[in-house]
Amino acid sequence: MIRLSRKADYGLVALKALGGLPEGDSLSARELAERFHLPQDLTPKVMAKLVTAGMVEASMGKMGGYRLARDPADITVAEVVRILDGEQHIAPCQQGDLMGECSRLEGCEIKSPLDTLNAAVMNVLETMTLAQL
Amino acid sequence: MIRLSRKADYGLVALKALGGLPEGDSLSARELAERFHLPQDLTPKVMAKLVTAGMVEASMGKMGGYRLARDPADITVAEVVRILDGEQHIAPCQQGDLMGECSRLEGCEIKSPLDTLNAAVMNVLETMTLAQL
DNA sequence: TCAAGTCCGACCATCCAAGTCGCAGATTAG
DNA sequence: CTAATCTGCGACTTGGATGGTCGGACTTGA
Repeated sequence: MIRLSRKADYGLVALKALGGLPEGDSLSARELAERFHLPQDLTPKVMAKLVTAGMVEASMGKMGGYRLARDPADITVAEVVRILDGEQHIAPCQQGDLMGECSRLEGCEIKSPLDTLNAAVMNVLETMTLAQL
Repeated sequence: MIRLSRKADYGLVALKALGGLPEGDSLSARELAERFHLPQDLTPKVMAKLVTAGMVEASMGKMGGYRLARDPADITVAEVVRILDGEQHIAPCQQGDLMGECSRLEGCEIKSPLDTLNAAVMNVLETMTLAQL
């Protein structure tokens, strides 16, 4: 099943905060953690992933901090989840290159319904943007 | 965020299998595990939870096994998730009895959007029944 | 220049779910 | 009655996620 971890929560909270900032302003990891009760030492790590993904820009030095690099209306929840929780392998059967063999196993026939469920959940996450939160 | 564990997967697969059974038939934990590649020793535990929840009936002894106790069209995915993954505390702020104080914290104001997201996901799970899988 | 404040990366500790093992209780086949 | 087979229940091990610590690099302001 799709795995939605806590890091996704932190990331969404932080992104939402950055999205509500005036143009040019930025927030440091410490400020984000204090204001929104995120784990002090985990916040920089979450932000770092968002930076390397190109969703957030970071400026170093005193007066440094993070600011959103893209339009909040263009950022989907699914994208954030993918960045922070890793790629969601919806069909674990397809590990390796033996897809043909896999499809004949009895187990996979009953697992396809789970894919339907996953698709439905992912559809919600794909549809919802940061601006809509 | 909502936590969807692997046990929910196993439970749904097993329930789906039981739902497709002729009236009066049953499947043992070993059979379920072998046919659908579920962990051998974990399957009885998952089923036990479903039994105590009244969703599945178990008969002991030789020739024993599990059979569905309710109509598949009346079992929602959300209910299965609640049974196997525990109650989803959508608002972790409400721990303790100081709800009034909590609502004044700055962090909770930004967390309410996450509730919207949770509600959207839960809505999908509430809507989808076992029969629809 | 210097000091303060920030991001960045690697490493270690802790916690919890996943999975395993073993034994007791219950029921049926022979 | 006996043996086989199943569920039921607890304790144990393990692996991944979570959270914390430390040192290094960079930028700003005095």
